[in-house]
This record gives sequence, C-alpha cells and structure tokens, in this order.
Amino acid sequence: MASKYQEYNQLNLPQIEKDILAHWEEIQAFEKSVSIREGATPFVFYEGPPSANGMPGIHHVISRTLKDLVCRYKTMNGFQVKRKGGWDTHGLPVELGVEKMLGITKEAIGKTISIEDYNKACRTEVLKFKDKWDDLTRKMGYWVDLKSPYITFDNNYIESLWWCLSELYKKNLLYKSVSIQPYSPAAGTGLSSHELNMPGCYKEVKDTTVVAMFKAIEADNSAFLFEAARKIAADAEVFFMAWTTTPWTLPSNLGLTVGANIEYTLVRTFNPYTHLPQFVVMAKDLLGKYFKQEGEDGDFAAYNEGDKIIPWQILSVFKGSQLENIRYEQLLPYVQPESGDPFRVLLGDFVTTEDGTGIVHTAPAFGADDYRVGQKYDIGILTLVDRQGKFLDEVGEFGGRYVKNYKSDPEYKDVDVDISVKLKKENRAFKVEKYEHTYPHCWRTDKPVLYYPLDAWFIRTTAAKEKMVELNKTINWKPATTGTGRFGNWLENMVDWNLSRSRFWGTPLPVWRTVAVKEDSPEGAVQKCLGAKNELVGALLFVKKDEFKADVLDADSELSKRVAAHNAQYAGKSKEEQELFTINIDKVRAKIQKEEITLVDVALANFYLTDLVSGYCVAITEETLADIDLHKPMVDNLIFDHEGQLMYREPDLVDVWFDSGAMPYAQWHYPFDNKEEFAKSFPADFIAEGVDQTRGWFYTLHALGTMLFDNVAYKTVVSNGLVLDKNGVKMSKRLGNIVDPFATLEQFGADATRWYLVTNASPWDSMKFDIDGIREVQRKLFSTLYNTYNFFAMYANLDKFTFSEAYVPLEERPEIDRWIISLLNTLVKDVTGYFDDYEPTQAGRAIQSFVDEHLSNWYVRLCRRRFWKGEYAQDKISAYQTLYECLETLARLMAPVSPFFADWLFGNLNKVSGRHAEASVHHMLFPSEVTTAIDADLEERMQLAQDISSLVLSLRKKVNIKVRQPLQKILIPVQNLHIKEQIEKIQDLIKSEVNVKGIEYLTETEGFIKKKIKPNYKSLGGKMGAKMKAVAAAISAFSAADIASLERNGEFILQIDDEQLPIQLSDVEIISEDIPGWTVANKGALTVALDITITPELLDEGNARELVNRIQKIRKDSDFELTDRIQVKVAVIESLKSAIINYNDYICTEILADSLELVPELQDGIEIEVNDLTFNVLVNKKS
RNA sequence: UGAUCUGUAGCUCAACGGUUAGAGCAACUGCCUUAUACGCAGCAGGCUACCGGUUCAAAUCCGGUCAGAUCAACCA
Repeated sequence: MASKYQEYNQLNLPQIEKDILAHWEEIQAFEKSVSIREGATPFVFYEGPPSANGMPGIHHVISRTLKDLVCRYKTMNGFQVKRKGGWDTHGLPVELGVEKMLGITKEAIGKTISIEDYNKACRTEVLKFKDKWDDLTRKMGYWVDLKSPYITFDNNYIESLWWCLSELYKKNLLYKSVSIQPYSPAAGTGLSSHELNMPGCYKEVKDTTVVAMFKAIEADNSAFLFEAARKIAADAEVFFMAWTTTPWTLPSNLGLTVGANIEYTLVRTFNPYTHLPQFVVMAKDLLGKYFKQEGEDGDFAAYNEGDKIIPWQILSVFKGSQLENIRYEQLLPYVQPESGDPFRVLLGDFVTTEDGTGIVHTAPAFGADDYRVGQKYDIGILTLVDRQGKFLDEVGEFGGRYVKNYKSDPEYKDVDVDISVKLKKENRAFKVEKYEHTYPHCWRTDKPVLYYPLDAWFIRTTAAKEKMVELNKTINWKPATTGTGRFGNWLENMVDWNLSRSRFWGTPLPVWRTVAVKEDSPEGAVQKCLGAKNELVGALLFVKKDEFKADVLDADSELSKRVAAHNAQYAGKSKEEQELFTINIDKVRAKIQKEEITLVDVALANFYLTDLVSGYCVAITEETLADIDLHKPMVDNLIFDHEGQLMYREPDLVDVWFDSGAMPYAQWHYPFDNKEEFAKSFPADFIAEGVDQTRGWFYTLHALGTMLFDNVAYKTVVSNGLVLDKNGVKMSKRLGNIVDPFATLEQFGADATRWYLVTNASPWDSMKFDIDGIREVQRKLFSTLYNTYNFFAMYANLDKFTFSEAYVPLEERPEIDRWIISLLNTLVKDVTGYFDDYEPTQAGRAIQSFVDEHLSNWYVRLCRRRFWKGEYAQDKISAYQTLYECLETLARLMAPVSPFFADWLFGNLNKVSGRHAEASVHHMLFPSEVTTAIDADLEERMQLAQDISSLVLSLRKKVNIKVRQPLQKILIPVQNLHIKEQIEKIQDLIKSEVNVKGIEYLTETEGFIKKKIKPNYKSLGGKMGAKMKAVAAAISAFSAADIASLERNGEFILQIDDEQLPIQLSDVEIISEDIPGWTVANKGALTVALDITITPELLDEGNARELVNRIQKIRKDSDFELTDRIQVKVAVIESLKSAIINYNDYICTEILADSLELVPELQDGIEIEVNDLTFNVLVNKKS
C-alpha cells in the first residue's frame, strides 16, 4: 500500500490511458471482470460483427462505446457479461474491394482468375485491417473477447448456417422461385439492391409513355358497362385505359389491375388521334388529366376532327371491385402464355390514383407487383424479351429489336415510339407523350435496368410475419420509435427474404438438385438441403489431382464403379438411347490425362460423364471430411448420386445478412457444439448498432430467432445515429471528411472522446462530430475532476489522511458535508436510473454537472480553508472523508463511460486507503444510493445559499464594491417561516461567501416592501379554463392592498364577469420587487437587499484583505512552500496604517508571517498596489 | 418515391402543454482564487425552419410544406 496519494503536475489523459492499459493487461482485468462473476446471472450481449476489410472510423467508436458501457455497467451490477467478438467476412463489399485490388470485374472470375484464387484473395483481404481494428478496440477501452471471436467464413460457422437453413427447409420456409429482379441486359447480370443504390443510379430520363386501350369483352360480368354504352351506339365498344412508361412491356401484357375501392367511370368521348367515338373506363379522380373541363357534357354531334375541345360525358360510376375478372382482348397478340388464364381485370392494393389512369397495365415478367398479382390470379407469364434485352423473334415486326439502346447504336430507333405509333394507328392509343421520371440504371454500363424474372431462393418470412410483429412488441427499443416506426413498418410490409446472391465469396446454399446448373424446367427434380457437414459423406468430389491432399480412395476404381452403375440403367434400352446416354470409360480416362476442366464446366455441358474431363473423382468419407472447405469452388465440385441421377449444388450463395443474423447459433457452432453455452446465451439481453442496421442485422436476427426458435433474438436494442462531420454531412472517403479515430484518441484520449460521444447528444440522434467538443469535455469534466483530486491529494498527504479513522457519522458532519453527500446520493440514484433505462447521455450529463457545479465550484471552493487550516481533528477528517467519498463514488459512477480515468482515480485513492480489495474499479459493484443520506431540505437550502450568493455578488458588481471589501449586512424578505429557517441554517456560509457580517430578515413586510404578483398558470389553468385570460389580467392588476389581503386570508375572491372566482395563495407567486432605499436584486421569488455603507472599520478590514491577497501572490511568485514562515516589512502609507495596525494578527495568520512591520521607507522589496495606492513590501523567508 | 428521425442563439445542446425559451462554447467588460483548474457577475446574441389547426395557453400536440440524414424500393 502506498503511503502517499500520487500527485501530478498536469493532466495527461493519453498517458493515463497508456498506464491503465498496461495495468489492465498485467492483472488481466477484462478476463477477471468476467471470471469473478462466474455463477452469477448472465447478462447476454451479442457483438454485431464488423467487417475488417475497411479501416475503422470514428463512427465505430460511438456504437462500441455504447456497447462497452452497458456491458461494464451490467458487470458492475453483479451480472456476468461475456462478450464474444466477431468478424463479418463475406459479402459484396469484400468482393468489390478484391476486384478493385486485382483490377478485374466480375466477368473475369472463373476465367482469367480461378474462383479458388479469387476466394483466397478475399479470405486474406477481408481481415486486412484486423490489426487496426484490434488496436482501436484496445485503445478505446472496448472490452470484448478478441481471442476467440467468431469468424463467418469459418467452416464451423458455415456448418451452423447450413443447419439453420436445413431447419427452415424442413419447415418448408426455404424455397426456390422466380422473382422479378433488377437486371442489366448490357452487363448480362442481375443487380443487387446495393448496386442499385450506388450514387447516380437513379437517373432522370424522358420516356415515351402511352395510354393504351384494352378492348373489353362483353359477358355477364361486363354487361353493365355495355348497357350504358349501347344506349348511345348500338355497336359501341368499351375500352379500359392503362398508362405505361415502358411500352415495350405491352406485348407481354396479361392483365389489368385496378383498386377495389377506387371509383371508376365509364366515359363517352372521342379518340383524339382517330377521332372515332369512344367509350372508355378509367379512375374518376384522374379524369382531369385527360379531359378538359370545358368539354364535359359537350355537344357530341357538333364535334369535328381537330377541335381543341373534345366533348366527354360520364355515363356511369362504379367501384373497381365491380370490374374484377372482366375479360379483354389481348392488345398485341403476338404470343400467348403457355399456362394460366390471362387477359382479365385484377384487383391489387398497390394501385393508386396519383398518376396514370387508375388502371395498371400488368406484365408479370417485368414488374414485381405485376408478378405477384399475376401469381394470385394465375394469369401466367410472358417473357418476350431475352437476356440481351431484345424482343424474341416471335414478336412480329419488333422481333429482334432491343427494347432500349443497349449497344449504344447511333442508328437505334426507339421501340417504345414505334409501338406507340402502331397503337395510335390501330385506334388503341388514347394519349402518347414524353414523360420525365427517375429510373434505375446499371452503375457499370450506365444503361437502364430491366426488371426481369430470375431464379432465386427465398425464405418465407411472410409466413412468420404475425409472429414477428407480435414478438417485436416485447422488444425494448431505444428509441422506442425505431421499433414501432421504422422497424414495425418494415415488418408490416415484409416480403419474402431473397437469399440468393450470384457471387463467389460467401456461404454456399446447401441445396443439391438433380438438375444441371443452367437447366430449365426443374419439374420433377429431386432436391435436398444439407444440415451438417457430415451429410456430405458419400458425395463425389471432382477435383484436379493436386487440389485434394487427403489420402483418398482409389479414385479411378470409384469412377469405374459409378460409370458401370450409370450404364446399367440403359441396359435394356434402344441402341440409339444407349449410344446417347451411356459412358465410355476409356474416353473419359483419356480426357482426364490431357485436360484440366472443373466439374462445373462438365455440369454446364449437360453433365454427361462422357464429357467429364477433370482430374479426380473421390467419394467423401468421414476421414476426408476434414479437408472439405465449405466454400466455392469445392462445394460446387461435390456431387451426389441419387439413384443414378446426379445431384448438383444450386449455384447461389446466401445473402451475408444471413451470416450475421444467424450469429446467435453459429458463434457457438450450435447445435454441433456448446449446446449449454447456447441455451444460456439466447436470447440476448442487449444489442446495439447503428440505425442503418434496422432492416439489416436487427431484422435478420429477429427473423431467424422467430422462425427457428419462436422467440425474440434480443430483448433490448439500442440503435445509435450516424456520426456526421461538423457541418452535418455524412463522413465519407470521397469527401475526405473522415475523422481518424486513432489521431483523436492519441490527442485527447479515449475517455474524453467516449464521454463526448455519449453526452453530446442522445445516441440515437445523429450527431455532428466536432473536435472542439472533446476539448471542452476534457477541460470541463476531466480537468476539473483531476484538479479536485490533486487538491485532495496535496492536503491529504500533508495531513497523512488515509481514511484510517472511523467513519464520521453523517449527523456529526457539518452542514456542507451532509449536503454534498446528499447530492452525491441523489446523483447515484439518478445515474442508476438512467443507465438502467439505457439513457447514458442523461447519466453522463448528470455526473458532469455534479462535478462541475457542485463538487468543484461549491463544495471544494467553500471548504478550502477546512483543508489547510486548523488541527487535524474531527471537522477536518470529516472534510477529507466527504471529499474522498465523493471522488471514489464518482470513479465508480463514471467507470462505464470513461473506464480509464475512473480506474486511475479509483486506483490512486485505493492504493493509499486500501478500502477495497479489488484491483480495478471495474471489478467493483456500482454504488447504490443511501436513501437516508438524501435530505431534500438540505439540498433546497443549499440552492438558496447559491442563489442568494449569486444575487449579492451581482449587487456588489452593480455598485462596484469588490468582494474582498467586507460589508455590514444583507436583508432578505421572507414569505414564510420555513424559508427563514432554511436560510438561517446556511447563513454562515452565505456570509463568508459574499463577505458580509450579517443577515437580517424581513417578516412583517406589509407596506414596507413593494410587491409584485404573478398568476401561477399551471395551477390556475386547470381551474379557470377559458376564463384564464381574464383571471390573469385581474391578478396582474392587483393593488398592494389586494396582495396583502390575499396573503392575510390565504384566499381572494376575484370578480370576473359577474362571477365570483376564489383563488388561493398557491395560485399566485408573490415577489418582493423592491425595498425602497435599498439596492435590491431578485431571482424568482427570492429577493435580496444589500447594505452598501462602508464604515472605517470595514474599510480597514477590506484593506487588510487586499494586502493579504497581494502578499500571497508574492509568496506564490517566490515559490515558497505552503508551510514556509515569512517576515514582512511594509513601507508605510497613511491611509493604510490603521488597517495594518488593527488587523495585524489577522494578516499574519493568513500569510503565515512571524512579523509584520511598518517601516517609513523601503528601498528594496516589491511594489504592490492596494486600492490605487502603490507602495513597497519586503517579504523574506524565515530561515 | 416512401417510411423513420432531426430542425431552438454564430456553434453544441436543454426546456412534465404553463411566468419573460435556457445552459455551455466563442466575443467583450469586470470580479474571485496559497487549485497551473475553474467559477461568478455583466454585456450581447432568438419570428423555436415555414404555413395552418387544436387549446385559456404551443418550441412542445395535430396536419401540411421545406431542408438535412438514414433505410427501403415495384412504381404504372
């Protein structure tokens, strides 16, 4: 144990942190903080895995601070908080980074670079900055287990993911389906939503749009339309009008969708192009877009071609629901769908009347909504555009033409225009015009994207929607609005989760099928979904000889065996069939000798083993399982033999969000290992990430938790906002406004940075990061507290205070000690409440204001003398104990947010006092409030003391009398006895603080003091309601007599509009505004008057104090020790003579002088100035 | 385009529907200090983004508009 408190010259947070870090490592502080809670209730935390392929930024510091402080707080509350770290290692950002590094594009992968080499590059690249991340983690004081993190590319991790997928598969929640996805014909590839959201992808374009006319077919359900029309023209035809911005999708039209509750009209008019009489159906709300007001009910007979005003007339109005299933003639009858019942009117909830006609042209192949509603009504599908983006040959005169100018052909003619012209000519277009809107473009080719039907695997999240919504209600969201708003909304509008990614570096989908990779028509395919690695046993692995290092079966004989079995199937078949399907093993062997082609190529080439030309074929056994890497390309080379049919893996990878969403299970390699560990750690008590994860990690965790375990995955989730630069702009490399976290930590230290990030704004508000804010925190909080500690250390060392004396009972301590202890306990209560509520911002701010306003600038300032004057007796010990307790408690309160400084402070104190056995504050328990120490009255009167002092100081300033000049008295009018008693208890304090001799109270104030009355709106408002204004006016108009009457009787009857309204004393606030003849100041209801008469005695005392002040400065400038005794000579000045004589003792005591002499003249010495008089003093240290 | 969040002093943030919207930072003027810290007092600085509504009373509640941010997207 140290005998002295360490004293410091200057606060150096970064240095403190380096020392503490070393200390933590030495005592294994983090590991210990977990192990000492062995057996305690666990508090489960999940670490959202960061991706280490980018440098960490300052925004990572905020969310990690949040996570860390909660975990530390919970540990200090007695929970055991394990924190397994993790790395997110798959996914597009990694791949794009590698592509960029290698200077290649997606197309090159598998061609100029093997998938294997490419994935090898990803594997190393993804952890490129792991060291940097680890370094940041350490330096910022984030306690997380970095030694055994989960890594998403790990085989075990992937195996758990496979298990999850197979569970979903078993529950029929995993399925393959066509989905309409963004597709770039120019690049020949589907696009991820990420790619579609790259800046500049949505471009403003001008497209030719057309309102096409679909001819209704007369039948029972459409009779009501025709009836109305037939009254006017016996041969009337009725048309549905539908608008499209993509006329090229019209040949693929199979339906028209209307809103069930939208009102539609049948309108009689003329076609503006052909001028033929017409009966058309469209939404009532949109009539104004197509018909001029003046034409309504116009004269049809008088209409001539080319007339500007076209007459029109509403024949009937009806709901969209009445149109359901009415049939119409195909608009452009080039091709019919193979199945389904097309060309009907459908109902869809996505229809609006914001633009178009309220009738939506529906081509299931080219729109997600269209597809969905098409499925519902089984209208089939027509995909008349190929993957290059051109019409199929069957599409008549348009066959073979590109629907957009994908080849940058200068001669390109817009198909949309030609289709529109054709429709115009055929009397099938009502309006053709250019329309400007935004449309997504391929970021690579800059060409417009098509929505196109592509195969994909889905998780049927919609099946679990109800449950997910229900479970979400039990989650504690911070802030709550994110849970109900952004997240709740997202759940309500959920669609099935598209898992498929056509990439290379990721978790492979563990589904094998008996159909070749690119083969269509999967009808009758056999498929299986693996749920464990060992289910691969028995699969055949095709590899090049040097790729598989295991000691394997005789591959050749295995191959022969398989080929023989295969051929046996065709034993009884025709010769042609045998020739076509059986395999010549010798040919295969020959090819094996020469070529190196992977199995994927074979599979693509129709998977006949005759074309099998790769090197080796082995069957996987238990022994060789260990050598299987669960990534591409190896998994693609694994093939199952299903009764002679081969099963190939579905080529897709799984969305990386699945990786992270399954981390509660996969981090433990569940269910293969750690079953108990998992049971104890699911669900999480707490997670925290940025709001941008709402529909990412938060969603995938929730979805999988619900679908796999019928449970939430987390109980509390804190979503923090973004960190913006000081101008409110998102930080990005492009703008160069990234704040380097290392430089910040180096310069200001982690604690100041953490504190700033936590207290500046609520974590969920996006915050503008300004380095000056950190500087301020450092100065205001840490410097202040540091100085308070240093002040304590300095005197405690002199007095050898080590907290060895018995604890002085609170009731025996002076008022001010009890006050700060009371406040301290209030603080403990508040801070605990805030932390429990996941409101660290409020907690930090409360601590900050305690340190700054109360501890340093009131308690210490007022108690200074107690520390350096007088005997080492109860009062002094009480002061030391009080201050010590404040500092120690603060260290514990601050520990979650500023772990370094807190431990430093705690350590410094504890090393001397040895009060606690713990080697770190982080092993301590969080302080709990001592309710009995809280004294509301005491806190109130200290507030009064502070207010009164502040008022007196402002009065002094007004009349220009320095505080050092003592004054006789102050005068305080008091409304009631309680206030008077309160002030009396703290009057000594006020007197010394504002340097006055006495306080007088005015209780009988009537007639003497000028008073002002104000209505208390809050208490009156409820009673008076609408009469409030009149009441307030009446009260403001009170005379002094009225006020006196109210004060005397406690009640007053107001006369308002012949109504008598009683008011109570509590309904108003009465302020003593002025005391005639005195200098007065007010704050709220408090009034203080100051006697500014300076008697000769007071003047002497003031001068004496001035002199003390000057000599103290000399002592300090001369570098005397605090305890050095001195001798002083002063050159006499007449007006100061009496002061020096009368206050000689006082001065000597204050300046530790053995003698203070007046001499006529001084040659040497220092010139000083007191109240505009200059003279010399000589100060000598007594040797 | 939509959903969500945010918009208060030059800057960062406060303000149970209730008196004249407050603090800190920064600038200026003083004061206090045997704590290299700080504080106190004064002086400035505001159409609480804008427009409406509810209410005796709105920065606060409700609509709408605008701006910024995030996420999402099938937008005819």
